[in-house]
Amino acid sequence: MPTIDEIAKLANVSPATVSKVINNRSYVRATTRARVEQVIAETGYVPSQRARWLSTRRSHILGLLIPYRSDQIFADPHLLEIMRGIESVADEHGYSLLLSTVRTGGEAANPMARLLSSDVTDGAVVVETLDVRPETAPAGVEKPWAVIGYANDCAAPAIHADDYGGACMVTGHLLELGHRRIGVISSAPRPSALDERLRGVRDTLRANGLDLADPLLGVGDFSPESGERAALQLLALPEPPSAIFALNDRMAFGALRAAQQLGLSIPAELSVVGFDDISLATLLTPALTTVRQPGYQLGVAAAEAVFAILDGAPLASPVVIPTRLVVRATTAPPRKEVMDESGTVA
Amino acid sequence: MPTIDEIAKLANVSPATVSKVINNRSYVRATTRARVEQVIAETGYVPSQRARWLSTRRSHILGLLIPYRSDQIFADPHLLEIMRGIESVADEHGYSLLLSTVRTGGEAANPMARLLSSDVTDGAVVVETLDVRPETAPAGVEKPWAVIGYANDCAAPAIHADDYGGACMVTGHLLELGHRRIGVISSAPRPSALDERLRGVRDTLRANGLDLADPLLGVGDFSPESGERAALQLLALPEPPSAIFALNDRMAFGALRAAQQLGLSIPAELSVVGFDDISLATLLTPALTTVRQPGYQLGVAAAEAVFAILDGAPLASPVVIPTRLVVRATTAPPRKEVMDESGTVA
DNA sequence: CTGAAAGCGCTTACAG
DNA sequence: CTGAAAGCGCTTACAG
Repeated sequence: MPTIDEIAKLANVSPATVSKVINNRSYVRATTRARVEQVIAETGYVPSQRARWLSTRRSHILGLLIPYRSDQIFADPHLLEIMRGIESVADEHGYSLLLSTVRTGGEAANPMARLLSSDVTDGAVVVETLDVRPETAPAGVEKPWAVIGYANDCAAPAIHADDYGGACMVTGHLLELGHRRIGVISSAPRPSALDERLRGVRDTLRANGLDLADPLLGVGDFSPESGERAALQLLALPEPPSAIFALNDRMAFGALRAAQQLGLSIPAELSVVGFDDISLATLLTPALTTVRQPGYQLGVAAAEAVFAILDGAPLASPVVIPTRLVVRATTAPPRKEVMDESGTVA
Repeated sequence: MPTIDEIAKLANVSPATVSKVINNRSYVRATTRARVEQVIAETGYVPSQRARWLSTRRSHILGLLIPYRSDQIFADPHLLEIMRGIESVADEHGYSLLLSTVRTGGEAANPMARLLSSDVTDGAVVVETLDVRPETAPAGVEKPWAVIGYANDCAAPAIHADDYGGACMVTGHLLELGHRRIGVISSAPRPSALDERLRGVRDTLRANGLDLADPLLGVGDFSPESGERAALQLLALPEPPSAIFALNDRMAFGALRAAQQLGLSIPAELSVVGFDDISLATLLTPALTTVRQPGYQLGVAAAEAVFAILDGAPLASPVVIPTRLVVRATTAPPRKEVMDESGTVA
């Protein structure tokens, strides 16, 4: 690959002029431009990005910190939706995406700090999790960045879905159907989003004079298998729940399997609700009632926040993306006996 | 962020010495090293990757050309498996992944050429599709790259699954069960992988004295919806097939839905087979019989091929990753009447 | 063990 | 409209 100097020599101009031609900067005489362009075409010259970055300070690369190990990333459709949103905005701006995952070896210590202090990317989006706390970002970050998730004491804008509201809607929906014993499958420890969802459940129950009894709070790890285990435990309770709200869709699928194993028909004998509305939710039979959490929009909003700062016009933070209850085929009123019983309880 | 010169000044040494400390190169007196390291720690200095790349010529970035629009990428679990494999090997080597997608605006002309001639990445993996033909790669590519898919007249190593063998196994399995009218859902136009699968079907049928009649060759576009439509057409035939082989899992899901719509019980009244074995395949009820195409291993092999060239020890090409028939719950012998009928036919 | 100098391949004011 | 010169922030032989 020739360099700009060689092109200059071949075209009988200075490197500065070649640079002007390449970048359409300032005036260049038409004939000169033509000559340079010809040489470029003939040689197949492509300017070195690396050299360019050093002088312009723009790499046109957006960093994305995915604080999961790769086998988790690609298994989580919701995360993929987020990536899709980010990718789409980055693409519009002519940016490429650089994936940073948590390194297995070496200084896994603080991948966020590494991403934010490296000069490879012009900006970054960080997905908040238990392991990656936006609050721990180094002080003098020089590039724009945004957080997908909850970031309280943090200079970067935060974008998250209305987890609290979504959970309130689910709980309200189940109460309205007549459910009084509602099981919940959460995780431990809980990332902020699940905290919010659980808070939504508790507040809504309380507002209706009910409470989330400890045994009704199951624990999983986001995977379908863990949801299945947790659901089996809940359903083995002396007084099993008539409805299970799994705090993500994949665990809800597990709950569905558990019910199938026990021969419980859905939704007649057990209602199940998820959270996320991943595309799989509609493919299953029966189709899952869940909360639509628009991952795509989260990604879009986060990327836009970064570009807004880059353009000197920061947006207001936090951005809360609304969620929406999608009632499909896994929720129904509880069986008669349960209704009667709960009638007395309530 | 300070530069290497400032660090040098503060530590009372030359920039060259700071560089040696940073890179553990050649000998530096212990006390000098300590002094420099202290200054680095105090200032929080992080060397500029951009500058480094320009002198070392290694960016530690691996390019990945995904020739789909972003909404397709993230909807295809098989592609995600591939990415996961690539990511994992890249990670081992301390490399990050740069995603190149087909740009919507601008010079969508030849994203492959752009990726291969840019100096941003040290190497690249290209996913072959109808739109991205490895054969059209520019002549003097200076960086190592590998193709996932079929690449005939091409310098780069190619890695693909044994599509042909997988399809042969499926067809053999269905024939063994007693099926004689087998419908196939393909796409048009067909990428190389589907060509191979279809060839496998045809060869196996022929070896058994049968043929794939034109009306039995349905056409979809990889999506579940298209699979559903194609299956409905096949099943509306005067002599409908007793088994449908969808050339990817997502279309197989569509076929399953079509059967459900028509009230056909699976597998008693219709056998369905897919290809890919995406994780969803086991979650559905009944679980899908399909061909395991190890996307993860494809990604691993492709990334390893790139690093092998980078290390000066190219691997043999093409690499064919074996496929495996996974018989689950969507295949069974055809209904009696059909068997009898076919008995006469065969 | 340490440093001065040249170089990586561009861009950017500044003259002309 | 065009070019000489300096600079982006490192690394790499080469002296010492």
